[in-house]
Amino acid sequence: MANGKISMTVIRRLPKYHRYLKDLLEKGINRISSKELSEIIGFTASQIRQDLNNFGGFGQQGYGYNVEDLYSEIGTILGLGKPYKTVIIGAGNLGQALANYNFESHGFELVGMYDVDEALIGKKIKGIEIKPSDRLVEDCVIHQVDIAYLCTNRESAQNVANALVKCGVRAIWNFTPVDLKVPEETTIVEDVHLIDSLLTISYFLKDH
Amino acid sequence: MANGKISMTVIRRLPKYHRYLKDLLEKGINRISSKELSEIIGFTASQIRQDLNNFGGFGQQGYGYNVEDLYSEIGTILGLGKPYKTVIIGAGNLGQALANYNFESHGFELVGMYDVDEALIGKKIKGIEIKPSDRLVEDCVIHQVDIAYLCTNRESAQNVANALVKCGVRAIWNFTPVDLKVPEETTIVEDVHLIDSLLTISYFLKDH
DNA sequence: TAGATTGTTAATCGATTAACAATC
DNA sequence: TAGATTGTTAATCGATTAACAATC
Repeated sequence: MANGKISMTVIRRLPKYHRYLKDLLEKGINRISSKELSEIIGFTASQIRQDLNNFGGFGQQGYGYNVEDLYSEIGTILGLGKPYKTVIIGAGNLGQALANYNFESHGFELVGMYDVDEALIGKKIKGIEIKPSDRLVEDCVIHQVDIAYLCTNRESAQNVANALVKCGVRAIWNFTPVDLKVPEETTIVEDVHLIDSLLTISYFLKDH
Repeated sequence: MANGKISMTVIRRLPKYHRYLKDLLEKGINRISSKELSEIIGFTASQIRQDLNNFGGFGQQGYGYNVEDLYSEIGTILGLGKPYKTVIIGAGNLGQALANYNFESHGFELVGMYDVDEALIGKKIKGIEIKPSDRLVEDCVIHQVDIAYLCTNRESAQNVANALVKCGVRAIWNFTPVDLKVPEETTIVEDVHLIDSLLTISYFLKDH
């Protein structure tokens, strides 16, 4: 698996390969050519072969790819199987929704939920008790948290991010509408800017 | 505003321009050059000028751009100000979270929420009563719904999408992990594939 | 007017597609 | 073996960056 500098466009396609290969596996299909995969996933066969060859020669001439092997390889490339510890900051509807997603099945273990709202503190979601936000830093250090799901309001976002950086959390999944400033050597930010996504819809709808 | 075939990469940057210009406006800054904007938004000055010139000459040589005008122009390009009618399908935590977002302020009016869960039906969120899913099609036709926020489970996603297409809903904001098949002439799909986003984080974390 | 900064063309860079020799 | 399909190189396409004349 020759790493190096894989381009972001390739990396963002990997989860889609992973999803489709899982579907194929569940359907009992154990062999697929880049051409066949192309027809169901919507990338060109050429692109599929190029993408996969960034990581190694997973196929076999004249045969194609073994679905189970490829699924497993891409899982490894994506770092699945590794256990990650996660926390949710901001335990409103969105935070609770994320807690209820089945991310554990992919190796993302939820170890804490935090909020400033007294009305939420003490409530249990999936066995995790919502704690006051001033417990966040301490807990992140103790549990060695890897990923924080940031679901606070706009105003708190950057301050919480600063605290997360300080206590060694390596990634922030950012659901706030703020572009966080963090040191890129230590911390990854993955944005889910819902409003940007919705405005893109608006753009395409506007002239009928 | 010379439309035509603006590339997707440009379109996806527009909401970010819109956000930053709003910030500038609120800070009372009423003039900005592409170079200054470049420093705060993180695109190159050249790219900013190229992007904006897809839609018209909004600047002035020797001066730069008027923040208020540019903000307003980009809002128009994004189709803001126009009223859109929206529904939420799947009124669990995520659906409720979306209902509580302040999308109305951007012109997205919520007119209905639907679920199959008897325990949720009748509950009111922001004045909207959750109704049984079999009322969806009828309501979409009556209200002429523009956008559906799809928050069902994986299994129902494609069936609901088919129904939405049939009753004239023009866009689906897709929060399910399914790649929906819809006729591209009539219906836009905007995906928010949370698991893909999380796996991207995992990719970058995997080798420390 | 002189200085600043756009709008726009040209150059570069990167990503996708096409082609085909290698080989299972 | 003959047929199929990969891995990989070359060609194309599109997006970003650089440069600069136009002009406020």
